[in-house]
Parts: sequence; structure tokens; C-alpha cells
Amino acid sequence: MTAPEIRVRFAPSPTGYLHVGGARTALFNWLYARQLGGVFLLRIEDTDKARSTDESTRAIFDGLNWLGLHWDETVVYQGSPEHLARHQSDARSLLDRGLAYRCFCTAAELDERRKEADARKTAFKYDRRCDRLAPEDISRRVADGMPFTVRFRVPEGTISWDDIVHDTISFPDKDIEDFVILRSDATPIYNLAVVSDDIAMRISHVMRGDDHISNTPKQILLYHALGAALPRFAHFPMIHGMDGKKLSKRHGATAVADYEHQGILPQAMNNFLALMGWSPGGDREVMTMPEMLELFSEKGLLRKAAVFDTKKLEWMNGQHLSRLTGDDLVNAVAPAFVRAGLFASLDSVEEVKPWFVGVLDDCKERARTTDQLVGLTELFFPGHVVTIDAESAKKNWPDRAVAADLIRASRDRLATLEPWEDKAIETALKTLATERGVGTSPLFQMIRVAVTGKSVGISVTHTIFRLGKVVTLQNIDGALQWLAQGPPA
RNA sequence: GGCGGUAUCGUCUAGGGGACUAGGACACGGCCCUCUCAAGGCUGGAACACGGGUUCGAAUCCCGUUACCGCUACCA
Repeated sequence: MTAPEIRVRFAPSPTGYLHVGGARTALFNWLYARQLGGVFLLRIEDTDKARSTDESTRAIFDGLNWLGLHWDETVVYQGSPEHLARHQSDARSLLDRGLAYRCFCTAAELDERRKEADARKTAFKYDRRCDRLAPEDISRRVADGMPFTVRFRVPEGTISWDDIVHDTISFPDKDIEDFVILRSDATPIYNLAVVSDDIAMRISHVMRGDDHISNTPKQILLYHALGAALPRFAHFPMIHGMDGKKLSKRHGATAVADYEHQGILPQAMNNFLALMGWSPGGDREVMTMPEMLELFSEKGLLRKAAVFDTKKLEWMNGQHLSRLTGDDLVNAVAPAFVRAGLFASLDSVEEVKPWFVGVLDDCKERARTTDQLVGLTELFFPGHVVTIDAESAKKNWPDRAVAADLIRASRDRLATLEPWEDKAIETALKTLATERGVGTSPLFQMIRVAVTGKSVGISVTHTIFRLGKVVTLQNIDGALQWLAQGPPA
């Protein structure tokens, strides 16, 4: 006997970019499927043509691919004609079997009644008046071409299911109104389209955000009415902004693409997202994708909404960056270097890979994002022109004449230094500091700014070593000129 | 308003009746290391929402209250 096939799906509506909440949901589905040898599908819920755009669909693909959350089979477009036809025939079938009925109430009328109920401070629930229409009355209205929606008749009883993250959840049917499944233009409403598609796609586990909990009883009713077996349901907690409110544009970056552009690594993003609503237990935090795949379990799924803290995301990114080595490191950061114009293309990275890996290894621990890594390493690129940062100059060269004198002296020592090694460079510079009666700290900082233009970076002696004698001297000469003449106009 | 969900440091979380004087991480402060910035090490402050039960014993189980979130559309 073989276990039933596991088929899960991520079903976003293409009405914006791929936001972090959606990405987290996609990640959990992907993790679940990949771990259990199941299938991970992508369905674009574009039945709301007015709000859906191709651009958004594109953004969803891009975001998922960037995160490495590749889907199986072909993408399902919910609003495509073939699926639309099935939604309609499912509605038709419910109508024919007396499980749904035509409602001739107009949107305006419904609105009016809702307002009245509101004024009386009572809960509005559709009163089923159209379900009491005489058969001949209905036929006459249909014959007259009167527009109607199709409503599902909610039976009496209680709906409950065993949610993977919440355990048992139940809803009394009396609190659910006869909901619309087909609009008057014959297009399907969300709940019908979802159930119809999930049945057709043979989805075994419906895993989504817990904002769908109250849709679930309606959908279960539809599964029963359509004679299909129920999938298992899992509802993941929401992701909120630092103010505890649902994450929105007000909170700054909410699209995964924003983080990609800020120099966040996809593996760090996945790691951080996974921890919003899941925990491997114990103190484990930093994990690679393969590790998460191994550790992921429905037992560790959490119920509480999580607040998205970008500070921790950055910290985590730094952890991932520091742990990467060799080719993995190069592959992870190369796109950022191409974007920064340091490499013409990914191919040109290949040509100098050993050198590049060396530079990266020297700097990676000091960077939290790939953008910072670019800033730390750019001066080692051939042809890099140093620009003296005004703030750094002001702070580390308080007296220009003194600075120039010390820097010139350092230049002289370095010019004749043999051999060109970290230790020798350090000794030479420290000796100079002692001879001149200045602290190593201020002297090293003076030299740092002279050689790199900045006040922060990796070890000064190692920077000088890596730059080589020619470039180091060149940079120092540039700094001396700057000191003599002031910044170039 | 109705219905549903949730509740441990500011934040992410560990914990699932006794091992809790509640652990780790981010953030914040101090110290160490140190040529800067990171990283790393040490360290400080910081939480079981409240009230009732059940029990010899509750952060853990039950009930209520409160707060927050979600749904309550011919949106998804």
C-alpha cells in the first residue's frame, strides 16, 4: 500500500509584488513538499481581472525563483477559460442538485439591507428570501433575463476540521450565511474557484495564511457538496510590522525584491522567514536550506503572529555571508558586484575567481549585506580610484600638516620595505609610530584614510599588503596631494 | 456588533505539570580583544496578559475577562 501523494500549492493573487508573508507561505509549502517527496504547485489567482496584472505575475515568478522555491508542473492560471468553464459547471451542478439557488437581489439592495442592520446594530446575514421564491416565479425571472447570482445553501450543523497548526477548529453553520459562489456575470467567487481548482489539481494539503481560517468552513461545505474528499488544512500565523499591525507599505520594505536589492542573500531570507511561524526547537537559528529541509516539521509550526524585524534579518544575513566559502560565496555575491559595475558580467568573475575568493574571504566577516561587502572590497579592484571621504579626513587628519608629515614618513618606510608581508608592514608602521611618539591607533587611521579614503575597513596592514606596493604608494601620493591642495573641485 | 484565532523579555523564540531563580538569539548598556568597523568572548537590564479553578505542585491543563489580529463583499 502506497501513501497518498502529497500535492501542495502556493496560490497568490497577482495584485502586487511578492510580499514577505506570501514568500513565507510559499516556503512552508515548498519545504513540506520537498521534504516528503511531494509536489509543489503554483496557481495564479487572477479571477479578479480588474486588479490582476502581468507585471505582478512576473514579480511573483521572479521572487520565487530568487528564493529558489521552484515549482513543479506548469503554472495554473485560475482565470483561464478552461478553468472558468469548470467553475461554472461546478456551480451549475450545485444548482441542478438543489444545493445552491439563484438570488435576484441586487448589490444595491443588499447594501441597503446591510446598512439597515448596521443601524439597528444587529449582524447582517442574508435572509434567504430568494430561496423561498416559487419555481414558476424563478422561471419567469430567468426568462425575462433578470440577472442573478448563485448562492450556496448552507446546511445546518457544525463544521470542524483538524488543522495541522491549530488542532481542532469548528464553526456552527448558523453563523455562516448563504454565500455567493457565482457573480451575476457568471464568473466564480473566490471560495468556489479555490475549491474547484484544488479538487482538480488533486491538492492533498491546503496550507495558507490564517486570514483564511474563516473561509475554510465554507470551502469544506463546498468539498462535501461537490462530492470530493477533504484535503488537510494548515493555517500559518500572519507576519506583522514592528507596530504589531499587519505588514504594509507603511512599514517600508515588504516585497522580497526590496531585500534582494538591499543585498540580502536568498538563503538568509528563507532562514529568517522560516523562523516566522516555525521553530526547529532548541536554540537552533542559523540554518542553510538543506538543513531546514531536514529539520522542518509540522510539530514546530507556531500559532502566534510574528513581527518582522529587519535588524535581525541583517544580522542573520551577516551570519550566512560569513559561513559561505569558495564557489558558494562567489555565486552568492557575484550578482551584487555585477550590479555595482565591478564586473562586466558573471562570466568575467570566472576569470579572476581565485583572487576574488581571497578578497571576499578577507572581508566577508565584516559585512552584513552584499552591498556592504561591495563597499569593503571595491578598493582592491584594479583601476579603482580612491576618493577621500570628507568626514573621515576631518576626523582622522585634524591637523593637515601633521598628517601630511606622518603619511609622507610612512610612505618612505613602505617604499623601501622588504619583504612585502603583513608582519613586516605592521612592524615598520609601529616602529614609525614609536619613533615619532604617536599612538599606533591614530597613525594607522591616518594611513587607512590615505590608502582607502575611508575610516573603516579591514586591517590596515592587510589592506596595504593586498594592494601591493605600487598601488599603495599611488594612493598615498593621491592623499598627500589632497592634503596639500584640498579636495579636488 | 457577530464569528473565529492568538497571548513567555521591546522583537524572534525554547519550554508541553516538578529539571524555571524561565534558557537562547536580535536590539540596547558595560567589559575584554583591538589599527577602525565588524566578528568573537564575558557580562547587565528585560517576559510567563489578568482572574478563577484542577493538582501535593501550573508558564505548561480547564473556565472566564481583557487586549490584539482576522473574517464578516457579486475582493482574493
